[in-house]
Amino acid sequence: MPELPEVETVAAQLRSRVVGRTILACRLWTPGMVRHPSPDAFVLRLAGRRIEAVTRRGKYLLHRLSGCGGELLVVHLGMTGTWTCVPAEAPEPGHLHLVLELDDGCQLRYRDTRRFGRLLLGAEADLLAAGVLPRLGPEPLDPAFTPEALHRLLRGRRAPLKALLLDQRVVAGLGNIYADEACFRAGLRPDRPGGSLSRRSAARLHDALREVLLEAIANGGSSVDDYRDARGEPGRQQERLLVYGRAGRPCLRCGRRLAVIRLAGRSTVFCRRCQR
DNA sequence: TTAAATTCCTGTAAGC
DNA sequence: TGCTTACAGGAATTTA
Repeated sequence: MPELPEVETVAAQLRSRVVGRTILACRLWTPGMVRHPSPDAFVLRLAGRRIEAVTRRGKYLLHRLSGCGGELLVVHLGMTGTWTCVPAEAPEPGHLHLVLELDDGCQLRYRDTRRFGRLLLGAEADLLAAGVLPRLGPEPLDPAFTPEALHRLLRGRRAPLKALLLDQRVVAGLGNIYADEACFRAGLRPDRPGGSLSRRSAARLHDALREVLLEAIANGGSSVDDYRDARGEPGRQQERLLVYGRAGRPCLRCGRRLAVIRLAGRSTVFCRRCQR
């Protein structure tokens, strides 16, 4: 599923392919995917706009559009969403919800089997005010995200560490894969209270988070479900995951069977020996 | 205020 | 073989 590294990969690829392109037409098959504004307004307002920039915030893809004071087309991929740029003549896959026709003969296509994704259009302030774009926590790769900052975010919290890492208001961009991977690399049990981390442990977690995210970006993200990048290609980081998806198999560090528990409604894999 | 549970959705895999 | 059921999970919503 797309988390920060996967969304970063898509944003970087789209930047070189769609910035400067104008949207000629817009076809929307599934109105329910559009959370703001109304589906009709969404379709009408996209046609004729030029894409000025493509960026990422947390797991959100942001496309800054010409006119109307820098409105954003916002795409969240949910679990199974893909946002690809392909030639218009490429065969159309199933579960296609939105197609934007560009002025160079290519199409931006939103496909999503489980429909957990969402599409938004509007000025950032309006999306925040409407409550359709949440107020996100810090970017874990931002220089301002220091070990001390992470320690402050966790201090006093009694929820399990993993639950806090998954909370986008605490830190933006983490999902089930990289939360588990970071806890393992930091040697920290995901079910211990977030507030129980010492300054030193928080620093280990901070370094593990940055390390695993940067490594995943370098490898084009993880394709464990049906994640594909903007070209339709899978990532390579899934081959390097140490705990996610490996429940019951031996720990790659000590050989003990990896445990699986449920935290914050998600299956959580960790090593009872290596993580304390 | 915080934490936990519930809901949405459909392909896949396990079980009978 | 074919059917039913459980499961996967991001985030909004509801409940405690």
